[in-house]
Amino acid sequence: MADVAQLAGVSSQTVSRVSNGFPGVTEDTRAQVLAAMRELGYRPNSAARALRRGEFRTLGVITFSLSTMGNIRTLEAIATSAAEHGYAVTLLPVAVPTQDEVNGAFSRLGELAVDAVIVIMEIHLLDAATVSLPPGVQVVVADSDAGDRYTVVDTDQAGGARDAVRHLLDLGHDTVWHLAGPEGSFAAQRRANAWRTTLTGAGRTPPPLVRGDWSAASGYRAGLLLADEPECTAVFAANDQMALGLLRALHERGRRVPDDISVVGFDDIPESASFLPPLTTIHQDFAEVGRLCVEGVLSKMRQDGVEHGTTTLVPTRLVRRASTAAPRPGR
Amino acid sequence: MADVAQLAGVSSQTVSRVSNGFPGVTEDTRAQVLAAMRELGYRPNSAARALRRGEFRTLGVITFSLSTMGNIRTLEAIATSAAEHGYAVTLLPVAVPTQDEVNGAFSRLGELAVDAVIVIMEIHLLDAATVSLPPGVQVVVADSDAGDRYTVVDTDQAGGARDAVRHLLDLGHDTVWHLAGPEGSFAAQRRANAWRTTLTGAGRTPPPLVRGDWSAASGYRAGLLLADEPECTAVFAANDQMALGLLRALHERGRRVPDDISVVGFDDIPESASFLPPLTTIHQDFAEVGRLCVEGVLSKMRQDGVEHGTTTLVPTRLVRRASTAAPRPGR
DNA sequence: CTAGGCAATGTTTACGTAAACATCCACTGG
DNA sequence: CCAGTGGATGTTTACGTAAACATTGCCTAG
Repeated sequence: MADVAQLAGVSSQTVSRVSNGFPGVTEDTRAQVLAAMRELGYRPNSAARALRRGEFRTLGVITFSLSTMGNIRTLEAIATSAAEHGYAVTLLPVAVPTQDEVNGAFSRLGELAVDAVIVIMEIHLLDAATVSLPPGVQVVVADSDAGDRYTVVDTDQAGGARDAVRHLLDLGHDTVWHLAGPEGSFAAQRRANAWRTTLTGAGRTPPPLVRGDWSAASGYRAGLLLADEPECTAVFAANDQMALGLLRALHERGRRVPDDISVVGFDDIPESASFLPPLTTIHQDFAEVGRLCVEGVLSKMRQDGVEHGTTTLVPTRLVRRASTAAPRPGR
Repeated sequence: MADVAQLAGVSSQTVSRVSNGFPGVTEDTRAQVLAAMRELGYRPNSAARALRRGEFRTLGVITFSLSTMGNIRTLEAIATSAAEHGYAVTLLPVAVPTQDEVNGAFSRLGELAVDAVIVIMEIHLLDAATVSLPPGVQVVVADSDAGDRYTVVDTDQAGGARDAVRHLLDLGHDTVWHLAGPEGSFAAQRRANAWRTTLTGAGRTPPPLVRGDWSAASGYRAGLLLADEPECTAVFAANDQMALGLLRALHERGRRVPDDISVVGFDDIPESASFLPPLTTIHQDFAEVGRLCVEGVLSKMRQDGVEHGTTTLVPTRLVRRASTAAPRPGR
């Protein structure tokens, strides 16, 4: 910076003003400084800048692996949205979702150059962890059910599940079976709860719940069971991958979709439009979730307010494809 | 830090030594300092540290959206591997893969707190861009064909494609059709080239090449064409998504897989084991690619050497599933 | 014509850390 | 008993930036 100042014949402070786009610099001076910057290939040193300003213009994102498409899309939206606000995004992968690992990530975070944190993770892993965060670092949680301890942004899981079940009931099915996600997952839990209450709310009896682990393989195993249930004409799978495995099992067992059984998924992954048959599913707006995470955390930073427990739900949308139809009147 | 020093009754330099695990501090003193740190909730300021040390312990990753599973898995491996080396990872999303956008990302990078850069991107977008990088910032490129200008780590695309084609020939197919990725992609290009040379090398005539855009929808369209080719008994799709669309089209047209037509994919995405039928495909080791990217860039930083053009290929593995079989003798 | 005001620019300083150098002290060997 | 040695700790300084304050000089109103 001193070199630039000397070359341009001004003080370093003027260089700083130009570099930060501050007013109070003549057009001529500004041009001269810019020319000197270019000539010397000057780049502001972000470490010094951060030290002086007391902020890094960086958000940390903690996520338990990038295994699910939803987390990835959310992450991408976070990165894009952060960039629009002039913030960079630093990734903190957590290899295994154990309390120890999460604690480790948080303590690494403490030494990291980060102004705020977005956590994409089930909340129960978080509870004991936040204590080790430096004071003043705000946290927003996605993909979780945080109650009043954190600010949360998430897809409206319950609303989506309700729409899925209603869609099948509207088509004329007596009841809807549910292929749920793993017990430990709040998303799975909320989808299952909404499935149950929607059914009972409509005066139907919920069939026994079938459980998978989000993977297509588990959906396949579940499908082999469901294929043998003669009463089953409609299934709501808690995600598209399990729906994929389900479709394969039903096909192998000679149960036609949607003629014999209708299937609805959740997520609307890009591939689901090409399943056999194309999958009716609940579309999640991950981009919006990511955007709201960033805006939420930035606004928390600005206000410095400590309002806890705001929860923002992002609505879903039912995408109708060929995997659902009215039950055959014959049966 | 000064507070900690005072509380522990030592100088700030001793605190620094403890904080960095340097030798030359008595066990007693160290314990006292650590106690003071805990009591005051001291965290080293990473901005000041970076300023003083001249390094950020951070790697930048530039990638054109996280749209493909491969990029995502590579990114994840990079983040994990970087963490093991004590480095953080900062994400630089590029919204649209235009020269302007890439240039923008690189110039933002210039002001970013980053010691080195890993680029997950087709190389041709890179050519004009690197000039704006600060000197001394090393670059490693993944998912690309960079010749001698950059250090490259990538999957052995050609080897994988060769294995796919040979597998089909070994099963007894006369020739193999190819559903290629978009023209702009080097990965697609290399897979297509290897397909062609493997066929001609085995004395077969390559059928006309069919082109998709990586998406399942494009695979579906291509499948509708291929279903009408009576000569076609084996298809090598350049990725699993297109193979998925292909399977749907063939199924709709009544061509059975693998009885009438064998299909091989590329990538081995998690879902491919649950396709109808489960897909034979080429498994890519993205984790290894990511790991090698990190190691490569770190070793380049250490040596400060300017050896250009090292290319490391990560081998693939053929995963045999139900979508391939010998051609029916009848026909 | 001059005081006052304001815009443009310069000077000083502090941010938190760690390298380089300085100091202190206990112990060893002659 | 003393010089020498080396380990433990303290002191000084610089990293690059930007806020706060200081200075300059020009313009305008009275």
